[in-house]
Amino acid sequence: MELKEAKDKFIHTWGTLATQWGINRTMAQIHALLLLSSKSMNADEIMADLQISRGNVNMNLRDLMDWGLIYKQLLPGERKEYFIAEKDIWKVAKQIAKERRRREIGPLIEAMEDLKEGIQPDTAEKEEFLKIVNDISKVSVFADNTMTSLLKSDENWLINNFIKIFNK
Amino acid sequence: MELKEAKDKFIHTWGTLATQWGINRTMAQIHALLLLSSKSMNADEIMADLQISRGNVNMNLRDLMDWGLIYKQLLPGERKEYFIAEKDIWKVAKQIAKERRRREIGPLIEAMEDLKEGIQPDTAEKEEFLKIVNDISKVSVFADNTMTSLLKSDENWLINNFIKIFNK
DNA sequence: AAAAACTTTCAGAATATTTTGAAAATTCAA
DNA sequence: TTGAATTTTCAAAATATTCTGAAAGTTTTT
Repeated sequence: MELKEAKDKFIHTWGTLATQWGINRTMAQIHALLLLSSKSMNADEIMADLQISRGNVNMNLRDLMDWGLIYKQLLPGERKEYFIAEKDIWKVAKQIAKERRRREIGPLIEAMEDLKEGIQPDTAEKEEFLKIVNDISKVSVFADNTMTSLLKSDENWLINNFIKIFNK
Repeated sequence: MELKEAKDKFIHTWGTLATQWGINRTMAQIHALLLLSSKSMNADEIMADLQISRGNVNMNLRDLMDWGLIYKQLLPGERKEYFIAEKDIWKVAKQIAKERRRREIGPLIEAMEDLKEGIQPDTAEKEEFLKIVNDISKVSVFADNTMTSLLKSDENWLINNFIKIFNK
């Protein structure tokens, strides 16, 4: 079956790419599976579909909720918990970008601030060191602000498309 | 010694953060060491400084050169190869962003194109699938273009700072 | 051409991350 | 309550990644 094949390829590809960008394979595969599923799924269905253990499913569903990529759905008359993915890909991308900003840029800014505080620029050597720390600090604050701007409102999509066009 | 301590903390922190964003610890530590070093260093010096093997040093120096973060320097009268880091942090950030765009977004765009080609929208199910693939395609092309715009010229730094200010 | 100085490679070892699955905890219906 | 259904936890096992170090490869000097 052609569609089934394409869906499997999608799930597999999503999982492989995810490892490239620091997200674990199974989490990405569960996400892909839910993205493609028109109805919400429970843990047993996901286990059967991806052939993975209950513990693994549970843990990664939790992480996906932390990332804001899936939602828990309680179906009336059902004991089991069901999960459904955010289908608006623009929202998905925003969530991922937001989370990565938090994880990747935040700690960097903090670490540089800590280093700045510990050192006084009383020798040339120390000044040199502080120059680098300060530069990294500036660039990471800039990156953080840029991300925030891009994410703050969907209007920025438009603004940036303009910038893109003007730079062509 | 206070500065030595701060430098060690910098190297250690850089290494830890790097794992968070998909780069290996040793590569980041070598990069940090070279960033802080006013003169270029050879493999033996790096081995001694970070207490790691020759093979490890060699491999990661190679990767750092691939990333465009360090340069090889041949000193007159010296047999050994010396390495020096790019000190302009804005350039460093651009290089990292460029490389990550290439590694993270490129393959995603390709994968979605492949999936699109394999499926005809002749059933509702297939249309639904193609909708998702197309949306991901669009968002990733957008992300790619945005990155490219940001990197293309340093003027974009200014433009984005304006955007940032206007959004405050 | 041989030897010395240095760099690269890569199989196996060490380390780190992910996964399993069964036990413990929780929730809910009766 | 009790107990069946379901979810969560976590130590041990499986897997994946990184690192080592010695052997092989290169380049330069003599």
